[in-house]
Amino acid sequence: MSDTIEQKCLSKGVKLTDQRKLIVKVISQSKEAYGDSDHPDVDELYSRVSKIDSKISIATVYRTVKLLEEAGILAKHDFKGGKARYEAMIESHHDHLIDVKTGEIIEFVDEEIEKLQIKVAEKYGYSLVDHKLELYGIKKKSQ
Amino acid sequence: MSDTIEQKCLSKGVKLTDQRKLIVKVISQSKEAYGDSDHPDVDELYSRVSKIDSKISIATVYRTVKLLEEAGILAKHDFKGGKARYEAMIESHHDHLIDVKTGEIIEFVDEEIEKLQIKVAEKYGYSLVDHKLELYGIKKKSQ
DNA sequence: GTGAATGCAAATTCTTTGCACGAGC
DNA sequence: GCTCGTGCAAAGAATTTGCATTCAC
Repeated sequence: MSDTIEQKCLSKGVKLTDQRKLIVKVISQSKEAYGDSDHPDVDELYSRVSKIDSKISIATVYRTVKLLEEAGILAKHDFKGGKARYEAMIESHHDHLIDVKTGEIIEFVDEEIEKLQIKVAEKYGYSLVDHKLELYGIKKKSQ
Repeated sequence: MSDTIEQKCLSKGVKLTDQRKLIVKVISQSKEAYGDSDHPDVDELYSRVSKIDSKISIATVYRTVKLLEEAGILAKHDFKGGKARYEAMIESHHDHLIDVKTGEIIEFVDEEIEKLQIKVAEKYGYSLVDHKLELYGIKKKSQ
């Protein structure tokens, strides 16, 4: 039911070169290999793909993530910290809860918030095409 | 009831030099002069203050907005587009609805969403310390 | 072959910093 | 005189780009 990134590229006419395949592979494995909290930046992606193909250039990584983002295949996040971070777009949209102390990222979905967002946009005469919700929190002592 | 930025600086021990006063003044007038949609980036602030004092340095603008942000006096936003943008912190928190075509920014508050955010954080064992909600929309044809 | 993708390094853009000078107490 | 802020220019970090080469069809 859920297309792989490779399949999405094909269906959107994004040509898959060897380098792109590798980058796509690394991104696809991101959560499995590093957990849901994994939202690598370009440097991190570059270092992961470099381990497999050391000849790949960081310019290619930049170009590829940009391409994939524009094709709607990757989501780009500008969390606090300056560098853009990426993750595969998946059907089920989710938002992020970020631990301000550890940097850990928890993904969540809240249907009610989603609905309210649409309502707010409509209230101002807009159709919602995208949104970004980030919660920053501190872990409570377990009680 | 609502302190001016200058007052906040005094109460937080931020020394106000002539340059800082000028920057603060320009930020304070931002919404009045340019509308609620005004969220200037450093370049824009620099160009506004330069018109009044052409000797001011952009480094000072960068240093000042950083200082004020750390003092909790300014809010820094990383909207899409790469450059950080600023606005005065006001008591009443608000979020942003951004017109993806025109770049216009509408500020809104939705108490229900605010409450749900806290609930979500709590659900995962966190206290919410900050959040960011941006809606991106397209204006509907008036009906 | 031709057009697109890559690698490399240089260029850009945004932001920070080192340092000498200047302002205020 | 000391401390802190400022201006300037240089340094940094993140990202993009020009160009010659390479790759895929």
